[in-house]
Parts: sequence; C-alpha cells; structure tokens
Amino acid sequence: MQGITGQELSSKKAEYLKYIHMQDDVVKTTEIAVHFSVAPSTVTKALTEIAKAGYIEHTPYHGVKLTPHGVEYARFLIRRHRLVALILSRHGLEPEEACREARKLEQCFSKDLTDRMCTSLGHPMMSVCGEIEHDRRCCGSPGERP
Amino acid sequence: MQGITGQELSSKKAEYLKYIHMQDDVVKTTEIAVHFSVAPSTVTKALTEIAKAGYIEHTPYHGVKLTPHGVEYARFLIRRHRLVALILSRHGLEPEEACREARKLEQCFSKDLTDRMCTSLGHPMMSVCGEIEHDRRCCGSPGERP
DNA sequence: GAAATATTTAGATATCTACCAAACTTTGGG
DNA sequence: CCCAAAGTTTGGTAGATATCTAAATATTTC
Repeated sequence: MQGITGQELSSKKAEYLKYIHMQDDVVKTTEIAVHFSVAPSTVTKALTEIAKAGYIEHTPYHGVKLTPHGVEYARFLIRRHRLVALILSRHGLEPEEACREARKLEQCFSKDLTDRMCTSLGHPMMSVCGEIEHDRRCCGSPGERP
Repeated sequence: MQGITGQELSSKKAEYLKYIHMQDDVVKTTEIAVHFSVAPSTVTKALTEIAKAGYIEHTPYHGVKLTPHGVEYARFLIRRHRLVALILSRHGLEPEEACREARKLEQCFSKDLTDRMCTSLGHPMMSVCGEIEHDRRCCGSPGERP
C-alpha cells in the first residue's frame, strides 16, 4: 500500500471499482453497464484498464473480481468518500447533499491528505453515508504503532 | 452574479485570472508566461478564451485588464481558495500545505458549496494565505438582509 | 526608420476521458 | 450440439485541456 496517491484511477473508474467492491459476488459487465447507464463496451474498456492497473481480475465472458490490491484500494476509496462527506456534513450539508458533493470532490484528495483529515477527525467510525472502516496500516489510526 | 457555478473556467485559466486580478496594472502576456513558465503563445490562447467568456478585456499587444464581471469572478475564486485552505488548515495542515492542497481541490467546489461553507464557518475574515473578503451579495454574509 | 522585442496566429501534438455501433466470440440452456 | 443471449473487441467519435514551434505581425527603442 505504499505510494498510493489517490489519483490512480479516473473518477469514473473509481466509481466502477467501488461498485464492484460493494457487490458480493463476481460482477458481470452488463450489471455494471445497467447500473451506470452506459453501453457494455464502455464498461469492458474501462475494466480492461482497471485490470491492467492491477485492481481487478477480469476473466473475459465471466466477469470481474477484485484482486487483494483492488480490495485495499476500494476500501481506501470508500473511506475517502465517507470522510469527505463527513466533513461536508459538518459544514452544514444534509447527509444526501454531503454524499453527492463528496462524489465530486473526493477525486482530488490524496491518500496523504485523506489520512491526515482522518487523524484530525479522530478516526471517526461513522459518516453520513455509512461506516468508516479503519485499517491498521491504512492511516495513522489508533493501534498503528506497536 | 447569478448563476455562477464555480466551474466556468478550467483551473489553469482560473489561476491566470487570479494572477491578473492580483496585479495592479494592466498585465502583459510575457509576464504571465514567465510567471507560469509556459510559452507566450500558450498564454495568448488562454487569454483569448478567458476574454471570450467575458472576464477580461484583451487588447492585443497591450495586455489584459479584468472586466467588472472578471473582478467579481476573481474575487470569488480567491475567496473560495482561501476558504478551502482555511478548512484544510483546521484539519491539521500547515499554512503552506493547506494553500497548496487547496489549489488542487478548489476547482471542484461550487459557488453554492463555497457560500455554505463560508456561512458555516461564520464568514471568517482571515485564512492561512490571506484575508477573506466578503461581499454583501456574494454569500449569506452578515448584513445581507436589510 | 530599422533593429530588437513582444505578441499573435496557425498548425500540430499529446493526453485523457467517455462514449457508442457493429462485428465477432463465448457461454449456457434446451 | 446448436443457437440465442451475453460479453468482447475493434475502430471510431467527440470534446476538453494544455502545450509547443515557427512564422507573421505589431510595438518599442535607439
């Protein structure tokens, strides 16, 4: 997990990755295409690129599955989203709005910035759009140091 | 000032506009080119587009000057930048860092979001990189209502 | 007024993003 | 085992951004 910048994937691709992570099973191209209202070929192209970057395993005709690296990255993306949404909600936005606006902003937050905000917020457990999962190694969370 | 979204200009162009606003006089192409380390022709092209959008008056060979609309917009850009930097600094970033990171994020903050954060912060007068100027009509600042 | 300087124009390159249609391949149910 | 449905590949469109070089043009300065 060294060297994450938070900008490895375009925001659309990051949305795809988060979506894949949030499904239980192997995810099929069509499912993603329907969910995001785009053509299947658009999804295939994006998946190919995400796979090339090492976040998913794409078995043609059979769907995609996150790699361990992908799971780690997706967790970061979701945590980042929820932290940004939390901050927005603390500045007067309603949960819905905070979540929606966060989706526009989060792309620009680096891993480092995300971790520092997380620390400054005291590693909160809840945001306005879900739980925030912390990981020993993902940020300076409690318990990080031996 | 109705209908500002905050995304009217690309971030580079917004940087040019802010720079122009912060100079006293008419600003010359070369000056901008040197400041941002790009070729003069790059600047000319950008200025032409900014002028087309109505923010500056470009007298070829003689430099640029903000229009009233441009002044208003540049003020918004600077206020937005400083508010974002302020929030970051309140989350543990040093002034320098806050200002630098803000430059990466600010582009995504809409006028509306900016105004609401401004309100929630109590219309602060100072940020980490300069004063925050409020305007009766730019946000729900004190004194807005008769 | 000519030389030096500044600026603009024109023409290109490059990258990224996102998207679709059509042709082709695989799978899986019957 | 075949065919329709699902999925993929290929090739193309489109727009935005940002950049540069080289040539043309304008301005300034001596």
